[in-house]
Amino acid sequence: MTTIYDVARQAGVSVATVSRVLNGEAHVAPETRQKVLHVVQQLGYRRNGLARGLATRATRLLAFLVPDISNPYFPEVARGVEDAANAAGYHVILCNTDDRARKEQEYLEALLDRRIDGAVIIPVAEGSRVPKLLKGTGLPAVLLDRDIDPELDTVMADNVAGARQAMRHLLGLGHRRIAAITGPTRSSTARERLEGYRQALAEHEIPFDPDLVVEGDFRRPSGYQGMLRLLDLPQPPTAVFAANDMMALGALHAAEERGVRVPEDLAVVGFDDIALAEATRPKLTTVAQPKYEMGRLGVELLLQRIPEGGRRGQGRRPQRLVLESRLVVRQSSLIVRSQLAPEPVPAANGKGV
Amino acid sequence: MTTIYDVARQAGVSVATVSRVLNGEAHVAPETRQKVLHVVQQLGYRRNGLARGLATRATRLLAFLVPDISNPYFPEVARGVEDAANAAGYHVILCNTDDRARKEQEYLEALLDRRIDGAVIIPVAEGSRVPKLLKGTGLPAVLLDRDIDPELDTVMADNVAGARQAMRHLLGLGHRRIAAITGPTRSSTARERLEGYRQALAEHEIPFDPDLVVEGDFRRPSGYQGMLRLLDLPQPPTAVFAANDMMALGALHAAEERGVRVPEDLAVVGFDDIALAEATRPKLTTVAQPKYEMGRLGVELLLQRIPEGGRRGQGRRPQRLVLESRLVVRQSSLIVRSQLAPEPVPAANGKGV
DNA sequence: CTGTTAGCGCGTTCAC
DNA sequence: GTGAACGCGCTAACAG
Repeated sequence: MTTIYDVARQAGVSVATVSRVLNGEAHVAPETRQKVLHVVQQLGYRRNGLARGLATRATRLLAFLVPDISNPYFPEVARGVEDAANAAGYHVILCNTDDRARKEQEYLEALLDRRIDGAVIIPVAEGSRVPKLLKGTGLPAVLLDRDIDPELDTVMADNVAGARQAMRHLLGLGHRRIAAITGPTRSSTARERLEGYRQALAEHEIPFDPDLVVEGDFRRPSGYQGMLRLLDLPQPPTAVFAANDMMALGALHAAEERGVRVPEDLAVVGFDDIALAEATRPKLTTVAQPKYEMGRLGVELLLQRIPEGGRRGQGRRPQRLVLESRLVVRQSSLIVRSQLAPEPVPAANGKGV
Repeated sequence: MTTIYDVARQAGVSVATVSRVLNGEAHVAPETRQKVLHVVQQLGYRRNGLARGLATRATRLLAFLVPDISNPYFPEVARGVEDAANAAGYHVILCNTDDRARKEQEYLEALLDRRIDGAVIIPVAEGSRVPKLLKGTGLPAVLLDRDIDPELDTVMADNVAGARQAMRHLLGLGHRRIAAITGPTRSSTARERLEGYRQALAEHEIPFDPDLVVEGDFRRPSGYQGMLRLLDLPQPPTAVFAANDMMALGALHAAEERGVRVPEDLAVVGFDDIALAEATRPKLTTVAQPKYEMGRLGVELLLQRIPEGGRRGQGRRPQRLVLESRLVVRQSSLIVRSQLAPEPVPAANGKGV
């Protein structure tokens, strides 16, 4: 492999000059510049990023830690991350943690060795050691989607408001017995969505009924099982709010199996708006999250913490971005003729409590 | 940041010894090892991957170039790539090319600067410069999914056999007027799937009818438009084979809109078996591709080309892996009672021509 | 079994 | 405007 020395010799200048030309610095005679560029071209020279990084103490490498890229919710976030990074001249390393704290930690340590410039992390749902591991290290990092540490920059969706919107929609349709299939209680996301559910009920002065709430694990089978349980109730719900789309799909499946018509006998609303939500029949009403934006903003925030030229915003206080989610009404909660429909399109915007 | 020198001094040994301990080499006195490890621990020392890479000429970094990670077909491939890489102690950089040769080239050049150890590439559909760019560079690379250069290692699905299976299934159901919605003709994938379509027709001595073939672009709207055209034919087809699931979804949509019942009036078969295929109603019959395996095997092949210890398989001839795809029969092509059904489950295995 | 030392390839003062 | 020389942190002979 040809080095900067080869170029310097061939061009009859010093390595310092070649370096200057390559980095587009001023104060280089135009002819010298041309000559160097010519030699670079003809030798097919490519500078060594490792050596560069070693000298500059910057790798222009970011990492994206995600539970599982093949989970339909994450690819769009990843795309947002990669686009923003690419636009700023960074590459991103993809890491699947499988929601296991152990794997998350191993990745983080290996990435530290690699001297990445920063990390965008969707922490594992339970027992993430990210905050502790980051402490001491100067590694800039931004958390996405899950609220686990007030000390760290975090970008998330407004889960409470989103759930409230979904519920207001169902309540507006005349439903009164509305069930919830929640995520695991240790998950901040799950808790927030359940909180939105409760708030909306409270607004309408409907008592919270524990029998109408079943806990799932964000995966499809748990939605299916949960829905079966709800349908077995002496007085089954007329609507169900699932804490994510996968569970809503499971609920749809359970209803289909039991001959319960959706939306006529049962309205179903999900959360996330993954691509699947539009492919089901009936199409799924759901709360759309700004997934791409979440990834993009995560990187924006991260870049602000990376020194580069003039360490601005270094010791800045931790930022917390809460992105608005919006309800997408589809067939699974369509207004049924036999019901009064005072609020076809949800007017409330869900701003403020 | 503490360096290997700090550790050496603190432990009262030389840097060489520390290096040996860190790299798990033999020939180090147990006590010395313990002492070094202890100091490493107490100083919180992490070795610098950049310096390491510079000295060893290896980064343990791979790249995965993919058209668009948010396209439902690719995340599973990515997962296969990342898992295999991780298991071997490599990290992988994610690059979205958007199917643009320009972006693909820019990434590849930047990655070359970074001295990655290898690349797994799904080349852009049209005019990829990957083969030319790789030439001269010693960069080990494996192509996935698209057959664009016989000189390079390639892993792909058996598109011809897959399409043939799908067609045999439809033919076995008694269909004779079977349409095809193909991908762009410049795409090797599209051409191969069309070839399978023709072969199956030939097997049954059914003449190829150009009117029954419309060209799409692998995206949903083109499947929708294509299906509308086919339904407008004086004598519409009774079945349609779409070259991928997204277009099959479009076809389903068109049928629904026209009041054509699936599968009663029209059988629909797709290709890929993305997650969406199971969420539609009716569920989509499709040819499943071993996506995860494709990614995993791509890395396996790649690692064989990376020197490491003892440059085995260096000058080896280019490998070509063709993975079997299998038909997944779902509702969109269910056997209709009113038809004779001589072959409920496709017995033919599609092996050999 | 352990230490010395010369690279690895580039950025960056500091003189000229 | 340009060059000489040192430092970045680590590995890999080569001695001992």
